[in-house]
Amino acid sequence: MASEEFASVWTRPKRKRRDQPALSQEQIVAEAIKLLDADGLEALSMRRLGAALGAVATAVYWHVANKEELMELVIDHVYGELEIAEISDPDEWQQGAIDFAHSFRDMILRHPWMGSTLADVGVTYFGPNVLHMSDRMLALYETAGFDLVEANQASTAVLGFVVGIASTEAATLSKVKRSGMSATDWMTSVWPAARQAAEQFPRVKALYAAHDAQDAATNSDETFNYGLSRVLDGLEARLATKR
Amino acid sequence: MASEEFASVWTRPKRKRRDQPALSQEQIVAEAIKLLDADGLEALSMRRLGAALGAVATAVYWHVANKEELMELVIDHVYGELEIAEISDPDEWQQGAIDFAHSFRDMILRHPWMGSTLADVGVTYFGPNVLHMSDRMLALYETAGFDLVEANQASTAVLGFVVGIASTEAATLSKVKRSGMSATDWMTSVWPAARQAAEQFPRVKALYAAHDAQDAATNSDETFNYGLSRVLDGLEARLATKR
DNA sequence: TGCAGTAGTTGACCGGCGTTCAAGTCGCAT
DNA sequence: ATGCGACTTGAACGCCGGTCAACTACTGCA
Repeated sequence: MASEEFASVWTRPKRKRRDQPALSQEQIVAEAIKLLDADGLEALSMRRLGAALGAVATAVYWHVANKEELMELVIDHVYGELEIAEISDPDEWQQGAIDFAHSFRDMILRHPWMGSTLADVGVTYFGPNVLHMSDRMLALYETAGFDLVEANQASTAVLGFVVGIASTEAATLSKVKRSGMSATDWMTSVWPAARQAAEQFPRVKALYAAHDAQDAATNSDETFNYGLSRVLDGLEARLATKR
Repeated sequence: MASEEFASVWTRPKRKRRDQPALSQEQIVAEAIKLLDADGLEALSMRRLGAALGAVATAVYWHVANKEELMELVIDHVYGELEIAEISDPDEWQQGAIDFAHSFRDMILRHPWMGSTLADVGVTYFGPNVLHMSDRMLALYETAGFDLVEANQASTAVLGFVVGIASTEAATLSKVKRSGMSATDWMTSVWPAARQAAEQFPRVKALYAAHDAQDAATNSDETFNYGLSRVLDGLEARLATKR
């Protein structure tokens, strides 16, 4: 009775153990992403991850084979944040592609470490979210009017552009974060070195002169949109030849 | 005389020490690239690098502040392999851009570890070779008919595409190399898993069905050229509006 | 009721990493 | 001859990813 109840209070947390173990793969992945977002790629170690989960590093290895597999899970999880419209009207394909491109870029800028990691993904990760996005992308470009094989080439082209640009942006973002400065402070601190290094290269120099430290940070949106427009224009022109 | 000559033979290697010390920055960078090409990114450690140079890890630190600086030097050195034509005829700009894109892609495929590293470069490395290439690229796009600011956007777009695509290709290349198999053997070994994972994604599945393991490896040239053509088409269209 | 089995966790340990630092070695200029 | 400065070394620090044998707390079966 009393002692029984007392005992049950005592044993309850221990009961929990079996029903819901202290660690789970989902929890681990979520915590890893939290660490990565907070402190960047090199800050994620199995020890820190374990500690952040209130456990010890080796406990993580029960749920995840090794760090590489963990990163694969992490990547797939982050892919789950992407949004891509389902369209049926071919005329909407450009807007769909634009939205997806921005969704992807925003995802990378939210998780700058993804920039460095993404280059390692290649065609060899087969997580469900990755494949789901691939499928939806193919659908979008098929609706636009490409046959399957060309839809693959087209979506690869756009995605390549997005990854290339956004990764570069993310690299800068990461450096700023690591410096501990504000974005503009960092920019102003780097600016003199940049201008001095560019001294012997007339066009780079002129380009720097055209901007100042202030708006150099601001242009990145414009540059991304400019490139994206050109790529989509090129694809649209190609579509025109098929109608 | 005889003894003097003898002595000079003996002392010469010691003399050398001052004239040309055992290690030099150039030598270190060259050896680092050799190691990276041979065994990939994670195989480059300061200890191994030292050993490969017939010295001890810490000796390297006299010539190079730390590993990050070493990588910066390495990247700039590799940039030196790039070729970009100097053109004067605006009509030649597309061929110039195509050649440079291929030069860049080939460079990444020669040094697959560059794919992973490049995302970290961003706008914040100011090595002479990097800046030189930027300058030449700007020149190319200016000759094509873009003003400086738009030339920057245009070249960034193309380079973003190239980096994004080639890094992904390089990632696969690295994995193949690490597996120790031949490219086709590796492909055939991964293929079943790929097809099974794609089972629930009709378009990805159909895409896999359209190719077989064999030519999946071969398409990458085509895919690169397809995307590049679209990007350049988009830029050409943009140029047309300015004439 | 008790006992075997097992999912989950731990701590000790391995070899290797980047980096620091005091201690050397060696040739040159004074 | 000596000391200085350009290099190189070896020992050490704290961290890393990963393995493994033990332990814990629970379940299912006899």
